[in-house]
Amino acid sequence: MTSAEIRDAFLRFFESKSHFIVPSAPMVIKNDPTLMFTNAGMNQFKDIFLGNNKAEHPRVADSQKCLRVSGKHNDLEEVGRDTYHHTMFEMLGNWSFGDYFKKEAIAYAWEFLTDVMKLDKERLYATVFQGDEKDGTTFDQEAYDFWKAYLPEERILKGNKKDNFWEMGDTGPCGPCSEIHIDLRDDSERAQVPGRELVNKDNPLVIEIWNLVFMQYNRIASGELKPLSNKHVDTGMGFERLCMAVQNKKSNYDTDVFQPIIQKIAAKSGIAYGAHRDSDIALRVVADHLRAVTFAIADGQLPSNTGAGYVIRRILRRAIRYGFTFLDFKEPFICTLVPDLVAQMGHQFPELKAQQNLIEKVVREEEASFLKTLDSGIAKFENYCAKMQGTVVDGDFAFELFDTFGFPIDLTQLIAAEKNLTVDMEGFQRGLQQQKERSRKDAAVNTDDWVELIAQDTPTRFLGYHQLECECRIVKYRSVTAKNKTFFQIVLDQTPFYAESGGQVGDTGVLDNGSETVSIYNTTKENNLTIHFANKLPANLEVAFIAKVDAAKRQLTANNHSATHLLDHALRHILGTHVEQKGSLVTSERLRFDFSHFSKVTDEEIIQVERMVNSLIRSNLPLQEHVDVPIEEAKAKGAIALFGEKYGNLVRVIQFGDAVELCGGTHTSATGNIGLFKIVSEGAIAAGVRRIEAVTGQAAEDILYDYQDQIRKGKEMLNTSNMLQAIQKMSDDNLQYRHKIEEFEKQQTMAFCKELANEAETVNGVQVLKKITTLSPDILRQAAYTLRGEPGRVIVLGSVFEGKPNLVVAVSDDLAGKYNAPQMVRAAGKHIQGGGGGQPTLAMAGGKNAAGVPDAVNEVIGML
RNA sequence: GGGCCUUUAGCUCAGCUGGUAGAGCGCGUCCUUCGCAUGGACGAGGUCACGGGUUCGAGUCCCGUAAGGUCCA
Repeated sequence: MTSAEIRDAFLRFFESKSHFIVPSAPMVIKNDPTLMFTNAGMNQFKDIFLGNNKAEHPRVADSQKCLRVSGKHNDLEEVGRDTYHHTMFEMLGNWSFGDYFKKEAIAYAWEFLTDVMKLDKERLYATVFQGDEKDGTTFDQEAYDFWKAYLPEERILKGNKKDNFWEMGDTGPCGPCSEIHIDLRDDSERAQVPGRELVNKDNPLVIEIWNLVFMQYNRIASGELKPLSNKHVDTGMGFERLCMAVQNKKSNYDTDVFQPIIQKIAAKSGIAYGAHRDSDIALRVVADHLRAVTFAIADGQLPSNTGAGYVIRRILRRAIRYGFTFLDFKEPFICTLVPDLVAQMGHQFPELKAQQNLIEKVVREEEASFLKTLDSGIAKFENYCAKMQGTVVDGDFAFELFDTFGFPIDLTQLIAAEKNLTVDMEGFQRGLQQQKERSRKDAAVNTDDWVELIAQDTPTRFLGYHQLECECRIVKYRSVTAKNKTFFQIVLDQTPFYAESGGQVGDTGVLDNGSETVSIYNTTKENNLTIHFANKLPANLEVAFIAKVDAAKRQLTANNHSATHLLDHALRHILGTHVEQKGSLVTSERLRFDFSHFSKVTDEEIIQVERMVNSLIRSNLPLQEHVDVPIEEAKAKGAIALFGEKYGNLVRVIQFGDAVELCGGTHTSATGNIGLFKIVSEGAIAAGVRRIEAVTGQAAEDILYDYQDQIRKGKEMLNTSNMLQAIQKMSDDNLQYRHKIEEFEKQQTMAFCKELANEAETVNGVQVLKKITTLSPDILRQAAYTLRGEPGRVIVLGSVFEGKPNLVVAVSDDLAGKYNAPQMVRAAGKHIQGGGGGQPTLAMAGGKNAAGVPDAVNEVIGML
């Protein structure tokens, strides 16, 4: 079976068991502070497990794209070194939400693996949870008994909390799990060591392929387990591993999921897969990371230097580094592999095809910039090596190279080894540890458990599309402490407050219970909960409140959101339909719109866009809001949807004339409310991505008045009607004058030198040139510098320039050993109440007492 | 969000503890050549990111801002 057939068979099997097949959710997660990427199939159902949301279907199955790069599940540095870890992978899963439980879950899994996939029953093992005293959990006898129907007892193993108790985080739903392992070793090896001794022992051929999780507890912040009212099944089967088992390979990387890509890379590098250990690792790393990065960018996550974007950048850079070191790619190459991956997986994941251009461009730019970083890092390292002593590279230096210049530590080690040097890794780790502690300390957030006032298992009802205040009650609240500040998060049964989403900022306003008013300073969404932020809690929590949104601010925000839609529409019209939204920020003050486009938007194009948007505004198009539209119907209407955004089956469509978008935000009733639209900046934020910032209404008018004012004042200052010409002339003149002054000063200096040379006197066998003038310090210095070219000379110059005293002492080279200019100038400096210094042969001083200049000059002469 | 680094000629960068702003490439003119490549000479080109401060004097030291880089969360 090919991998595509295997995936298809899985979905068809569960469809036949009354499961509803859902598409993969985006790999990049929004609205969940605890998670950056989808790291398990269950993520998109988290709200159901948490009880924030009800399940639409009691039985569901899917293939979910996942990314595991950090946290407890994976370490990026391990991927590629072995033959079975991945960053991005597909997770096949089936779910029961309060429907079937352990018995059916085990039966389905067994039937699929043995009947449909025809895997050898003799090679399968199951594990069940043995219980944990500390948690007060017991041996999972139920699961054990169900397994006995299919497997002999010697192939049912007991597992501890680490392997057989699944938790998605420090808190939240969890439960015992039962894993299915398969022994893929040769018969001879199996005869020597029984498979049961190798289960969960990191043997690359005795592996877990399916984890059946039985959610029955909720872990709260105190660590205590509470039973869930609804029991759920959550299963996950690594698609790539299943392919390995079915296709009878020794590694995931040998299946048809990876081999086409690996062969392509091998061909490009000229190094065959299997040739060397290091190059094999590199081939696996590149193949794996290519997938992760491509899917992430398709889902809208561009490489950047913070958060999720930084993770993507790190993955990509790791691939570049392995290619650079072990496959000898010194030029961008990963971008050239994108078309191959798209050809292979594009029909399964259409988002890849749609975003191919952007992905290639972004990856190429990232590669080029990192190769540059490597270059400069290597130069820095060479420089260090040239100066260093001994054979150990200082840990602090290695850390600086890594921390400040992004130079990978293992590359430092590698290059050091080539020079027979070692790196002080302890020192490096120390630096890293310190940095981690600093960051952790800063990011420490202490979140208390929710205090529940009303039991409610549906999401907060949002009324804010059509009303700005409503009566409500507090469902639950909790306190959060970060950076020594405590604030409160409040969940209401219903609310007019719009929670930050889709780029639109959260509403602000107040909660009022008649006797007291609490100000709400932000509203966000977390796992489908609408959370209101307040600095204090009302004294009386269990009464009815009036929730009131700041209406003026909301209106301005709505205007800007609608303007954003018009901008998007205009950009697609004027620049082309390749324009895709890559990010957006809508506040009451301005709007920001990021979109894919491959070159600078010219000034002319900006004006065209502004004109089009303003024309749409003047048309005063009324808001047409369509709710509960089936998504396919909305798309057929031409509504713009975002890649990397998860939509339900029924969507909300916002339409102003021909500008149609899927959108959950709040909008203005007619475009005329927006007023003037003005773009204030355009620029690049990443390869192939541009950012436009704009303002509307009064804010836009203010900008025009400001421009007008500047021009008026400029004309007044220049006393001209043609300001540009006047500025040009002024600038030209300025340059000319500067040159004339320079020329003049040069002449003055020469004349001054000549005069001085004629007035030379001899003191103690030394030719002394002294003079008190009103020349600038620069001319004095220039003259002294010129005059000290003749041997046997000491030059002492004083001046009062612009009211300030100056002193210059210079000594010709042959007298340098005898007289020290800075010493003399400092000694003389006391007469002018100043200090000075310089080089041994030429020193300067300045001061405050102009009357002391003659004394100062005499002081120097007295020292000869 | 927290550290660290960078910002100097069109480009790539140097500038040590404050004391005359530099190199290479590129550009212009001239010489060398039948012509080109090359070589040589001369030259143009700088608000040292921005704003404060310390100092007689700041590219250099201190504080802040901005942009970019980088690591950590």
